[in-house]
Parts: sequence; C-alpha cells; structure tokens
Amino acid sequence: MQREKINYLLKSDDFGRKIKISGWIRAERGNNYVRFIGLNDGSCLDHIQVVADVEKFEEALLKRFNVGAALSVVGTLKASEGKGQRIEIIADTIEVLGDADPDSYPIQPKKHSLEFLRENAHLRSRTNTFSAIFRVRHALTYAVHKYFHDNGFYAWHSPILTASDAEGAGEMFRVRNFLLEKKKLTFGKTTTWGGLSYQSPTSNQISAVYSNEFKGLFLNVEELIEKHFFNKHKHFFEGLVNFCKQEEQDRLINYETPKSLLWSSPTEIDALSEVWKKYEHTDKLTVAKEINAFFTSEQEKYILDLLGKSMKSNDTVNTINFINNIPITKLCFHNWIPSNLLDDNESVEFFGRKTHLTVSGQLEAELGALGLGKVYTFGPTFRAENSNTTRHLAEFWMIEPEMAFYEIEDNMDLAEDFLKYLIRFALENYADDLAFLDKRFTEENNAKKKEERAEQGLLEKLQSVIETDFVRISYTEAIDILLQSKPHKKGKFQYPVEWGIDLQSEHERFLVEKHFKKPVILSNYPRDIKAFYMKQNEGEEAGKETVRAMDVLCPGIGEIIGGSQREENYEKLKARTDAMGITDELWWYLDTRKFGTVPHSGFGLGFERLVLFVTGMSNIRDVIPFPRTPKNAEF
RNA sequence: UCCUCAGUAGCUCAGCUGGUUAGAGCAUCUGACUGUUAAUCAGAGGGUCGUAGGUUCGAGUCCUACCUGAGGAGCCA
Repeated sequence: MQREKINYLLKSDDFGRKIKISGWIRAERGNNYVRFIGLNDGSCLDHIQVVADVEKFEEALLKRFNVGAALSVVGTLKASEGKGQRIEIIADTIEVLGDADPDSYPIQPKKHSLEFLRENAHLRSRTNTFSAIFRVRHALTYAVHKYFHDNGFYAWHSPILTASDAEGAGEMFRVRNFLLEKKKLTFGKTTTWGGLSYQSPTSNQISAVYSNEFKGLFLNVEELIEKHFFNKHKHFFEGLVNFCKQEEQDRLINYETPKSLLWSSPTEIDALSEVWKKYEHTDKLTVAKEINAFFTSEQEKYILDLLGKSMKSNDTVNTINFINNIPITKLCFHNWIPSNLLDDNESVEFFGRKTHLTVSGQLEAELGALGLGKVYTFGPTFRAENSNTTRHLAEFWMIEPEMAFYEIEDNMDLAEDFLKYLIRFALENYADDLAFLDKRFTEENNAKKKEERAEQGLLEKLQSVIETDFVRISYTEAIDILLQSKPHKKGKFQYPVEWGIDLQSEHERFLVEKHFKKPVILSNYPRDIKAFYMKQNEGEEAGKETVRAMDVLCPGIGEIIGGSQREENYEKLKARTDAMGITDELWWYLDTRKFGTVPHSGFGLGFERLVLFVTGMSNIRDVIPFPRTPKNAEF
C-alpha cells in the first residue's frame, strides 16, 4: 500500500477510503477507551489526527505511542467527530517504525526556547517553527533559481577554494591539506606513552593562553617555555625532549608506527625528572643549560642550540624557526600556535600556494558575465571573522548575480525586482507556514518592550515591501538627512555623522526604520570606504570621490544586499590594484578589462538574511539548519 | 575581539541585604476519567546551584579567573 502525504490528505474529503500514512507523533492524548495521536510527516505545518480504539491494540503497543516516535498507520479517512480538526483517520493497524523514549527525547510538546532548540539542532526540524522556517527557506531557494532562469541568467559555479585573498571581504579560512599535522599526537586528552600518561593541553586552554597571557599573539619564547612548556606541561615536555632524542626525522613524520619505541628507557625519564625538580623554581636559562648537559649526541646538541637561541630571543620568527626545525616540536606546537604563523612554505601546500575558502564568488562571476552576459552564483561562502551577532555566520549562502551591459541603475532595478519576486513567491506558495510564522512573530513582538516593538506584523511587512517602491538615495543625501535628523541634533547618535564616514548600523537603522520606514537603496559611496573594483564616478572634486556602490537596507536586518557597478576601465582599475599590491595576483581579472571590456554590475545577497527577513526570525542561527559560528560546529 | 546580562530539576524560571532540609509550572512515572485539542484530576521520583579557586563560623547568594550562552558594537552578507 502506497504511503500518502499528510498535506494532501488534509485537503481531501473522499471519506471512507483506506489510506496509509507515516510520520512522527507530535501530540498524544486519550483515556482508557480511545487515543488521539497527532501525526506529522513534514509535508506541511499541520498534523493529522489518528484515532486509535484502545481495544483494537495491544497495551504494549499503545505504550509506545510517545511524542517523537515514528509510526506507520493504515486506516480509514473520516470526517472528524471532535472539534478542532476537519478530518481524522480511524486506525486499523499501527506499526511503530521507531520508538522515542519519553524520558530522554528532548523535544516536548511545549514551547521550547530557541537557544535550547539550537543546541538540539539535529531534532529541531521536527518542531512547527523550524519545519515552517525550512520550508520557507526551500521556497526561497527554489524561487532564486526560477527567477534567474526565467530572466535569462545562467547558473555559474564559482570556486569554493580560492588562492585569491584580495576580495577584501573579511578574514578568510585557510585551506591546507595538513599532511604533517595528520600524524600529530592527540591533544586535549590523556595520552599514554610507554606506560606513562600525559594530560596534554586542550584547545580551550590554548585559546585562554592566547587571549590573556599572550595578547596579540607575539609570543615571548621565554614565557612560552616557562609557563607552558615547563610549568604547566612539564610532563609533556619531558616526553617531548625524550622523543626528540630518540626519534629520527623519518620516524617522526611517520608517527603512527613507532609508539612502542617511544619510552624504551624509563631511566632517562627519571633522570630528566630529577633535573626538572631541581630547577623547577629557578630561571629557565639555568634549566636549559642543565638540560644541555643531559644531551650528548650531535642531534641533541643541535636541538639544544636552537632551544637556547629561541629562549634568548623574543621574536616570533625565531620561535617559528625553532619549532619548525625540530620535527616533533613542530608537530606538537601546531596546537599551540595559530597555523597561519607556521609553514608559509609553498612546497607543503596542496595547490602549491596559499589557498582559502571563498569569501565571495564575485570576481569569478564577473568572468562568467563577460562572456555569458548574465550569470549568478548561489553557493556557500565563508568568513573567519570572530563575529558574534544575530546576523553573521562563519558559513553562509550567498547569491551573486553579475550582468554585462548593466549600469548601476539597472543593478538597482534588478535587486528590487528580485527581492520582491522572492517574497511574493513565498507568500503565494507557502502561505500556511508564513501565517504560522506571522502569529509567532506577533507573539514575540508583543512580549517585547514597547520601544523595541516592530510597528508592522510579518505578513503586513512583507506585503508592504512587495507593493511599495524602494527609496533610492545617494550616500551624500543620506548624510544630509542624518545631519538634519533629530537624533543627530540631540546628540543621540553614538557615532558622529560627517561625509566620508562609513555609516554605522545606528545610522542605517534610523534611515530605514524611522525616517523612510521601508527598504532603502543607498548608492554612490565615498571611494575610500569601498572595495577596489567599484566603478569610480567622474568629475568629482578631490577628497570627495565616490564609487558606484549600492547597498539595499531592510527594516530589522540592515544590509541585505551589497553591490556595485564594476570598474571596467583598465587603467583606473589597475591604479587601484597597484595601490593595493594585488595586480600580479589578479592578472586574470584585469585581463577582462584589457580585452573587450564593457560596463557591468552585480551584487551579493546574503541568503540567510533574506530568510530572516521573510520568516521574521531574529537570529540568523535559526534560519540555517546547522549554523557555524565561532566556537560552534556541532552537527 | 569589545561592552552588558545570564548559567539553579529533562525544559522555562523563582530563590530578598550570605543563615537550618533549595522551590514552582511544564515534562516524566503511577493511578482515575467514553472524543481529547497546551486535555483534566490525585500522587511519586527527579539537583555536585556552569567549572576552579577564594572570603566567611556558614556561600545558590559576596570576590577572582575561566568556560558556555544571549543581546549590543565592530566587520559584513
């Protein structure tokens, strides 16, 4: 028998028909005679009510109908006898596909905090709110592709791994193959070497070290050695020294095999421990000398020479050299020193050069547009910024259309039309989910303090966005408005307003939420606060040069789109890349201006910010299934 | 990374200027109830008060450090 979807059944009315459904129990009530089970299969927001006559089922089976369990039900579709739902299913047979122990299943049939559900992100798609959010997210995903396809764009897969770090869009994640590190010891755990166990530092301890004792990351070697090598991890150090002593380089690099060889001589450990005890409270140079005496071979001398040198020096370079020159310390120290300080050696790079995770596919998208006419990318992007806000993620999805023969005004037209289309698509196709989110939004909003409340409901807001024209003003006009605004005159802005500043979020919020009360497109920003590739306006007085940038700001979430017309003039662009010292690296980008250059434009839309806007959620971590933020990559 | 706030039962939270045996609602378990709708009623179990130090005769409460979370800022999408 074929399983039917609940969203379909809830709309049907051919009563008396035998059907089969499967889903998860969302609600369960009843008495000694009859049980009511709310079953949801994710196909829609509502669940369908399954009615089970107690006498038809074994007591042992009935006991397994707990919230969260998965059932497969065969029964008859009927008009409901009770109030609250139109139809229900009188069950003939019920099979428990998967039990959910009520003692340990975390999702209860009650309202959970978003924080709690975030920590249980693997199960949160089983809740009303999150299933609605993710269905809307799907709607928007689909609408993006549909819009572009219908409007003559081609999907363009720009690379995720990139050697260019010139986009200027924030910190990047380094991509490495870690062939060496793969062999390193296990850290943050108790490691047993030759019958002795060592508590190695955890990453938390290490970051604590960086944030406090070594602020700024300029490691004072003496301190490092003293505090961490000796004091805190002396056992580890003892092992380290011994390890250096015994292992040849090849062995070190092929670390997996020789574990059994590591501690062949317990007397050496004892001897070293004695040395250690003697000098525990004396200065480290004495310790170094004493250790020096302990070593005899040429290799040992070499190590000690380096150790001694770096102990006397304060600078990072020497530390790194020291660490890199002793294979085992290199392996160990990779846990203690940010990897970007180590191994800028191209020979160990997988791609033969430094590579990163992309922060933007724009530069490559331009290459596509300057051949295919109109292209768009829709893929993941990565920012290594330590940002902890409700609108930033380390991994997020970005949509970047890029169009040849588009001036800045065409770009704005597209951005506005595109946004409206996406919202309209969601409203038309996922009305139930949005109605639910609207209700939720209103409840949340009413719980807020009066001055923080949004004036419009969610649906009302979305409707107004698709019906009204976005405000379009220049940066200069925006500054004028701000200068004449009440908060500025009363000194309420925390940051001063003057031509040339980058607008702070308090300024943007004032423009969008207080002054215009609708989406605003700002354009023509000062050149000096924008990226190198933006087209420079002509005939402007010195010090007041602007570029054809545009930002679309939306109420509640701020900047949702950032874009520009691109500089298509080879000389002007080269002047900017020269100034930044990236001309050589970007030869291929400049080539597009050398051969058949044309005016072109594009923008980037942060997909999660769009989902935030449409769902009315307030934290970006709740609109992506598994958010990545600093210190969080669970799931 | 900075600022502010928070961390007490499975969840949400109360716990006053330090003072005897740390509480409530929901959830769970047991029992009652012929159609429930966040079911209802009666009872039971459930806690290293984020971690480590410190002050004190005495710390959930005060101090210090760290960890984690939230909100705001910066960076941006």
